[in-house]
Amino acid sequence: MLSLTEENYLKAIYHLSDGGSKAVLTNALAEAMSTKAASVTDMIKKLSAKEVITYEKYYGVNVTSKGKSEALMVIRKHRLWETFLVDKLGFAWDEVHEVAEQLEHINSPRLIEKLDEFLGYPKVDPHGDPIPDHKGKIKIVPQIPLDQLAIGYQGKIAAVKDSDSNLLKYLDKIGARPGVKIKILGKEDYDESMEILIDDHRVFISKAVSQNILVVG
Amino acid sequence: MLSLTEENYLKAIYHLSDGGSKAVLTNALAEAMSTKAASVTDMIKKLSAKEVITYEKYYGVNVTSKGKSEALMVIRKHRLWETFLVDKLGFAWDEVHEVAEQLEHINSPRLIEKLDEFLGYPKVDPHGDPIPDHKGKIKIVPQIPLDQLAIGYQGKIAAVKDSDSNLLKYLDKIGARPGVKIKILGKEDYDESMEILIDDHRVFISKAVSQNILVVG
DNA sequence: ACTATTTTTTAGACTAACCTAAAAATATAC
DNA sequence: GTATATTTTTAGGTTAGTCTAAAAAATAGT
Ligand SMILES: [Mn+2]
Ligand SMILES: [Mn+2]
Ligand SMILES: [Mn+2]
Ligand SMILES: [Mn+2]
Repeated sequence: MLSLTEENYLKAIYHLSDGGSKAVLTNALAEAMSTKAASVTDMIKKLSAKEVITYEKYYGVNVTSKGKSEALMVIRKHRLWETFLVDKLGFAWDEVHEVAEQLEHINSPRLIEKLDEFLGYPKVDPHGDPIPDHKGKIKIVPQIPLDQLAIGYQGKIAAVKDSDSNLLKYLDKIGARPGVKIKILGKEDYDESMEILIDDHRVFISKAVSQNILVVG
Repeated sequence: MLSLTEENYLKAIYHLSDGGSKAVLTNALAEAMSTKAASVTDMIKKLSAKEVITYEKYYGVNVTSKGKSEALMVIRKHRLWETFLVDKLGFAWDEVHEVAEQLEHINSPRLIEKLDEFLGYPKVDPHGDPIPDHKGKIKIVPQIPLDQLAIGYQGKIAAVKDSDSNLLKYLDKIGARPGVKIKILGKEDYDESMEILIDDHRVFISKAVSQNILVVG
């Protein structure tokens, strides 16, 4: 049994560790949780006592396999609720993250299975992020931020970062949605801004934007 | 801004005061909240500081008009979520109360308006309880517990008490649902058990059951 | 290798929500 | 109207989660 706060810490650790593949440092977690390092140290002791992370003093924390599956369940709930809000209630994709941050903590296995069924077992959420199944299994497709690719790249938008509402509104305006074709036409060395083709439509974007567009090769 | 715990206390006060029409005593509230009188005294000081109740030492609390509208919003959310769970997700009516106790604390005015629209602006929840509208207005139809009526009474089931899952399963089995015709055929003085007609179907029920069936005249 | 800087942990304190035990106020009984 | 019983409040303490300031460990610079 994790408290709401513990669930939020665990989820942040899971994301910062890239799905459990590397250690997370105290300050990085403090930054992500908008709190102080001292509070983080307190919390990681608790999470470590509950065996969802391992903790080596001064060297950061690692997620255990128990921790991974608990984090994935919270992520599953978050993404299913986002899908519900967009597909069924008509929310825009920039309006759902904050509400899903609350809904992801509702504790009812039956509710989440019924919701999944009601939504038709969606594979990705409105931002293109994969939804873990009821066993916590998640299809990881390697996603590359657009700013790391060169002129001539051609592919499809897989997902976009979902926590900044203004970014999402802008991406929506230029038509940058998951599944849409994309091509890099030009790249400026000085500021890494780009000229791209989105669904056969020319757009100039800064690095601040290209960083948040994730594509598949 | 009320905390989750404060919302639960306020809702309990609202119900115990019959919608704000009488004072609520400390012990009654402690009983309802499954807590101790000392904890209640602490909490009512906080609620009183937030001006959702008035508090006179040793004489109980009363809900203010601000408190009433806040309580009604929580009740609105509770009943809309119950309706969602039954109508859209296929829950049975005895399975929804506990989940709605969690969902009623999700804070997003837009969510609740969209949900109301999605459900087609329902007037009552699955148990027959009226759903306050977005302004907190609620249609109060005087409801009488069946055990308070005499032989010969004839009318319609308005609502049933919703927090006991076993009661609801039983009521469902005998066909006692909101909207169904009901008639009292006989009543035993000794234990106040009854023979009734539910939708032209004869059933014997104890007082424990008839207390929880609410009818309109 | 030693000092300076950065990172992390510890120490001590605060608030919300809860508890038990004791004191105070109110209600009841004769 | 005084004594007893009941109800409510106060006093003091606990846990979860947070904070600031100080101490300790690790890292970097020369
Ligand atoms: Mn999100
Ligand atoms: Mn998302
Ligand atoms: Mn209910
Ligand atoms: Mn109900």
